[in-house]
Amino acid sequence: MKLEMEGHEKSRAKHDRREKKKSKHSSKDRGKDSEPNGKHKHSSKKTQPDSGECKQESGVSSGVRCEAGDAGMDVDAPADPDERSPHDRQQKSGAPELIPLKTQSKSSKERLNHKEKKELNLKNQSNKDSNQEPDGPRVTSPTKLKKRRVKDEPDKDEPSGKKRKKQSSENDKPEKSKKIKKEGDAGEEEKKEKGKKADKKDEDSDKWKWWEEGKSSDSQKWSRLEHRGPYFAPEYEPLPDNVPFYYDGQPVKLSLATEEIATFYAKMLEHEYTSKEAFQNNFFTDWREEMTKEERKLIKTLSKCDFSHIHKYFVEKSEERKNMTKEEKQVLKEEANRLIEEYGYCLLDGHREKIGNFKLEPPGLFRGRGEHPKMGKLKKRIQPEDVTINCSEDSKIPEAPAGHKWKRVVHDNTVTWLASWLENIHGRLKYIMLNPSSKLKGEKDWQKYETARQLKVCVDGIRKQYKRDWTSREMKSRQRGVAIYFIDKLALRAGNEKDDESADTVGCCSLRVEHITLHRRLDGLEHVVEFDFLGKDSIRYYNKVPVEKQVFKNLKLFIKHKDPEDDLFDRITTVNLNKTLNESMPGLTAKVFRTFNASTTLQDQLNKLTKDDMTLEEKILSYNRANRAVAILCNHQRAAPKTFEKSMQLLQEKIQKKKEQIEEAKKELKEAKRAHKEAPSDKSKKLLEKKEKLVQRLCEQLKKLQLQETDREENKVIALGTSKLNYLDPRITVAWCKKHNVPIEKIYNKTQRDKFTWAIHMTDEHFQF
DNA sequence: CCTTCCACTTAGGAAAAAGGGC
DNA sequence: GCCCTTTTTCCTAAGTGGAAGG
Repeated sequence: MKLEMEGHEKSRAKHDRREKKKSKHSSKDRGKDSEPNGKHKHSSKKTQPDSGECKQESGVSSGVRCEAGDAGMDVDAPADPDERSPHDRQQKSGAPELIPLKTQSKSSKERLNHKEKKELNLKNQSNKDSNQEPDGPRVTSPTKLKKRRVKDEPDKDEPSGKKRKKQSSENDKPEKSKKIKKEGDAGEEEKKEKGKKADKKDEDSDKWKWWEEGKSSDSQKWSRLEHRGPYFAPEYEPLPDNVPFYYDGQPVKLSLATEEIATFYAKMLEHEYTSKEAFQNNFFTDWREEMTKEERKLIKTLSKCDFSHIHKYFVEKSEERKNMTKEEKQVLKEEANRLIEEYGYCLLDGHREKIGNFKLEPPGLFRGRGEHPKMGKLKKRIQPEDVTINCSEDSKIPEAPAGHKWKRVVHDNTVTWLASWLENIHGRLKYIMLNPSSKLKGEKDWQKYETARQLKVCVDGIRKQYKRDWTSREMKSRQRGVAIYFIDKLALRAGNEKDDESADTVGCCSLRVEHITLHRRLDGLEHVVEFDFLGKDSIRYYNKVPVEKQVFKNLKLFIKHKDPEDDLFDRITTVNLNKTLNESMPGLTAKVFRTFNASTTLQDQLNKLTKDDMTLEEKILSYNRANRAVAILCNHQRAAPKTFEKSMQLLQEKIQKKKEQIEEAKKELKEAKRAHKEAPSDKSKKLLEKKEKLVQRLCEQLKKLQLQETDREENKVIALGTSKLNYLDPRITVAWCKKHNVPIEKIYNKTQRDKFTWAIHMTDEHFQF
């Protein structure tokens, strides 16, 4: 059949590329394997039978795992290839037309000049977002208009009067939020803050409420940018003479550079990965490269190197640091604060904005995650001569450290970074950028959620489309249809192609045949696909999913005549997958599904789990459970805390004790009741009431503890932070908090509140994702 | 088209700080 | 106040996806 042949040919092609890689497939275990709860060793097919067990160990059982996009999915939707027609594209014409967010090029000729920018801001001044009719941070830039395709209706971009009105009223309305902010937040924390940073005035009036201004241009990120440049890592402090390095039993005095690298290794001695062959080899090779000729001549084998004294020295040093007096610690802290004051902020368009990572990464040994082929390589010290500075021409240009020069100083306002350098491990650029609380990051974040909300509007059509593709005559379309289905249903990542120089991890498009097992029937379910692969950060994804019959059939077809190392989706790449998605909805890419499904899941779960008569603690548990459902969907895992069992046991003991107390109190209560009945008096009545209250209080305490226990148990290997920070539209949370009278501080900590200030300010309880 | 480069978001673990029981 | 646990912050690796280059 044509269909199969096509697929197979291409599969070969991709396979050839892969051949080079093959050799390393033999062992891909996670670093933590040796721990009792470590994730299981993953490799090609052979090891798969035992993976079921490990799944349970890792705590993410398929039973718990959520699937997004399940609602309304009809199994085995009839799909006639001939019925595919252009109208598929148009079916979502009911949805609002979108600005082609991502079609814009940001080449220099398209940059806006200042004048244009000003006009833009004026024009958009009142074009704020609204909860009911949200369109997020929109762009109405002249460049956009030029670029817009014919099918876009110009009118849609204009700020509509309707919207404007609604917004202003909404921004006035949430009195409650203002109150909470004043009483809770401003009351305690900001006072503390003010104490520390004496020169900082009223935080509230000081803060830049950029979300109340019109959205600025996409291509031009700033008009003016000034900063102090990066902060360089402190210079190397040589070891004292009484800390020797031994080679082959003989003390050897190393040159400064060689010694520094030796200390990197010595500091890591306790870590399991220094025992890995790749780590040792990479380290030793790179180390020798930095040695003097004499040293290189002498030091030929790592196993003859004795770093133990150096190691001990650093252990002692850190011990010393721990035992410092309060005063000493205070001095250090003030020093750090001064540093932040000086280097930690920049001036962006007249506003002081926090920088995310103003400290340059110090030199050290690279440790990738998972089985990284480059683990142990030397990460070199960054010199000013490596650093490119980006700031505005009219700003005070940061000075390079004495005796040094910057690599370059540029004035590129189409990018958001303040400084960049080439990192030597992969030869890729790294950047100094702003903190998530900044306008630049916040606006982008807001826009991300708006794109996801647009997907909500047209997701039905897209789902219909990919189901139709399952029966397409073209292999490519079928593969794409199934791939998008996985991305939608399972929240898989796109899966760009990777080079051999990194750990072997995959996403949807890079899945290989060996990563799935098809079960015609499994545990009473039909058409089950068993996934087992390492995803980003070498986190294992293990899941058994029943799928539609047609998907199952297709998968069978895709793996036919392929080797385990061949790509499952050999006819597609993330590039053409995203291209297709973009045609369905401007701005749509694979990752939008993760955001969309995560946020949708949160909202649904919150609606389902929250009851009005719940106590505050119960509500918080509900929130955490909703959050957890998302984390499970997105496979956000963490290593079980080292002290998990112990702390769990402690908690259980506490609960037991509480129960005993309750028994005791109940006995006393009974006694009091009897006493009161026999000889009623004011005194006996009071005692009775007192005992009643005691029992009640204890019961409440018990419940609280039990809630805590549940929460902790369920959270053993689940990381909630990642989804909270990156996938869940903060407005859902803010609205929920307002609706159910939960102080936002109970859900978001300081950092999170800073990042989501925009959402906290603009959202009322009626917000719907 | 494919490859490479670039800019930016997303990620888990380690270190530091805060909280809470004694 | 001290010590241990828990939470927060810091750190930087590892993804995504657009655009340039060949």
